[in-house]
Amino acid sequence: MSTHKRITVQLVADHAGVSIASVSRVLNGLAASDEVVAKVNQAVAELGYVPSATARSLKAGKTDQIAFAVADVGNPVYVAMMHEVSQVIAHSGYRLVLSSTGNEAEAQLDVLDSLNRGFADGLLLSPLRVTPELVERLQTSRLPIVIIGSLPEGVELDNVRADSPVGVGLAVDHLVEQGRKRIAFVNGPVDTVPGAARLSGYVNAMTKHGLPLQAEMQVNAADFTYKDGLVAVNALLDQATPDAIICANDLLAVAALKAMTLRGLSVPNDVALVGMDDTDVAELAIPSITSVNLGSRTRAEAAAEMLLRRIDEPNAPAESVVIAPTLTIRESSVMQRETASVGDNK
Amino acid sequence: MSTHKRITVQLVADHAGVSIASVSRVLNGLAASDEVVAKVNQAVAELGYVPSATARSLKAGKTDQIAFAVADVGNPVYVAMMHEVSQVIAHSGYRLVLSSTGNEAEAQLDVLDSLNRGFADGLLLSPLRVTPELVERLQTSRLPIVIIGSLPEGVELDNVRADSPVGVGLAVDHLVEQGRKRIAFVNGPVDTVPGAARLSGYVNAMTKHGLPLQAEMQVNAADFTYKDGLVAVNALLDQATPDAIICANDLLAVAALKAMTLRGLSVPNDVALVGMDDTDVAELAIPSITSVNLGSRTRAEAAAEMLLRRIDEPNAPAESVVIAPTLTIRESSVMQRETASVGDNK
DNA sequence: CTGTTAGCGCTTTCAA
DNA sequence: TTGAAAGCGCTAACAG
Repeated sequence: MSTHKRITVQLVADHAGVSIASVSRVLNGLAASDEVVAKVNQAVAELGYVPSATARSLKAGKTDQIAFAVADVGNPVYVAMMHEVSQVIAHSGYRLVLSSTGNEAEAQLDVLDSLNRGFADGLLLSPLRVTPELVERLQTSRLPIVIIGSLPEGVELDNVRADSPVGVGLAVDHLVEQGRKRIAFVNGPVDTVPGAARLSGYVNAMTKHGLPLQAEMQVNAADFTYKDGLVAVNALLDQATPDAIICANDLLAVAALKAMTLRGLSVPNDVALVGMDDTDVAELAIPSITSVNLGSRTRAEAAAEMLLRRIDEPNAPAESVVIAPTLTIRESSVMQRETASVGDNK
Repeated sequence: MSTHKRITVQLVADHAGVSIASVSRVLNGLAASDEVVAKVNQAVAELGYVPSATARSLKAGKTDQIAFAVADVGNPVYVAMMHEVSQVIAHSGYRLVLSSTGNEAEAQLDVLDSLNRGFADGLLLSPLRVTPELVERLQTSRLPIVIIGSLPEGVELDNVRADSPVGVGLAVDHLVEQGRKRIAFVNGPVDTVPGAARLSGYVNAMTKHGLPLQAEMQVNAADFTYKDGLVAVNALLDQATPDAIICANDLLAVAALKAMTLRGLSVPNDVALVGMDDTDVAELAIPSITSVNLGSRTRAEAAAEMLLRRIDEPNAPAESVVIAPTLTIRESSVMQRETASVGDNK
């Protein structure tokens, strides 16, 4: 009917009339006489034997699992990364385990602890907030780890990161080129790694173009989410009249689009809009949103491969890879030629 | 520097000058003299000891992991479910392991195999295609399993499902009420469980209202994704002129919105649009999309709790819960009163 | 209160 | 080729 007793090699051996060693050999495709192979296979089938992964792991000292810890499974950029990672991982014979850490620094530590207990053979971590404690724990961890994202100067840990300041610069350059001058910036929390980096990119780029940095042209959403984005953008529009808005990620950009549309502001005619991460949502928004491509997919893939390498070679020196950003120009930032409407692409 | 030798209870015991049993007791908060507790704790700290989860699992016969297998991590409905599940699971002391099965039937079996080897103590599965083989394997599985979604008649497995035919009916009723008559249906693959159910709902509802069922008013996307949705919707619009479109999920609805906008069709004025699943993307689209709420969040939560119960009581009879759908009405299906544009909500 | 010991289920020498 | 036996690191009787 339902749950039976657990079936072990011992049971199979008894049933087949051979030793457990023979069962193990057959199971692992090692040398054995045809007769034994047949007997064991039959016993396995009859009993419905399934080897225990736990026992095997204990013996082997490895779990064949790789963990991917992200702050927010709801963020499309992580979803995209997940896809890439799972490709790479699957082809390597590991299973991928996803852990959602939330944006609490503490939760990240818990995940790390948990993994250090041996649930996985390696960890891909994309931390939102890098506290000194986290760095400390990361460095003393016995587990191979690759960080997706930036790390403080001098920290020796494998990592692959995007150059988001340059990315923001790309966005500013493009907007300036489009004749925009009053470029506002909607950021996420500035005490996060990406928040801080993107802010500095904005400041640098504005300065480079000789544009003024005004406090009322900058707002920070409480989190990198659509909901918090709405609040932030509305605050911005209440206090300023930008002719362009750069958002620190695509979710915030979609929120900006929504907020502006509700206010009767036209994008891109009244306000040009640029997001970051270049995820699906930028493509499917109406109008589609120009977005800074920070190479998330490339980064995820590179990180997964790096981790695999690290697992094979635990003592190699730490690597660090930087992926160059590009800009994907879409409708939201380029003034339309005509008031036309009907697209007629055969 | 880097990877050291694994530290075990034995090492800690030696270092502390006590027996391994005492170490184990201290670690698990069992009775021990203050002196021993102190010595052990110090040794643990000094050596940086971390207990091995694998060994503990082998001994305990459980892993404290629960697996959630979904077809496509990129689908917002699964993301929403994930959130709910992870809440419930986290509070119960289990870790959540996400497995992406892809839409291949075979991959689902692999996941099942893998899990049966003991990687998890329970499984939440939301299968897209329910093959006889899958049902067979599900039933003979030694692992507690709860299915999110419908199952063939007579299959005795815990499951919590939505009544999507009724859900589609809600959408049709609403559109008819709005004066729409030429209601088209954009489905996903009909050989999937949701695809089949939603189609039958459409057929029933149209018949009930005495509306004709026309072949050119029905298309099936190759998959429940945005990209495949674009293709399907364009095919539909090339061959028919509906005044309303129901899409089998929100991703398809967003694609429909995009395709129509590109053709200069106004939503909802020219064509009313209704999606299904009531996910975030329905809310953030412009215009926001009316969507059938199939209670995904509720289902996920109920399923997680059911699984927890099942793990505690493996031999209780199979349960089956049905969540009633509701309709979340938004802009995409209700004709605007005025041609107005500027929203002026204080 | 503490230590000794027997496994959990598996792989893998080591002999036969 | 095959079998006996020794653990992987941990917990839980069972004595002391």
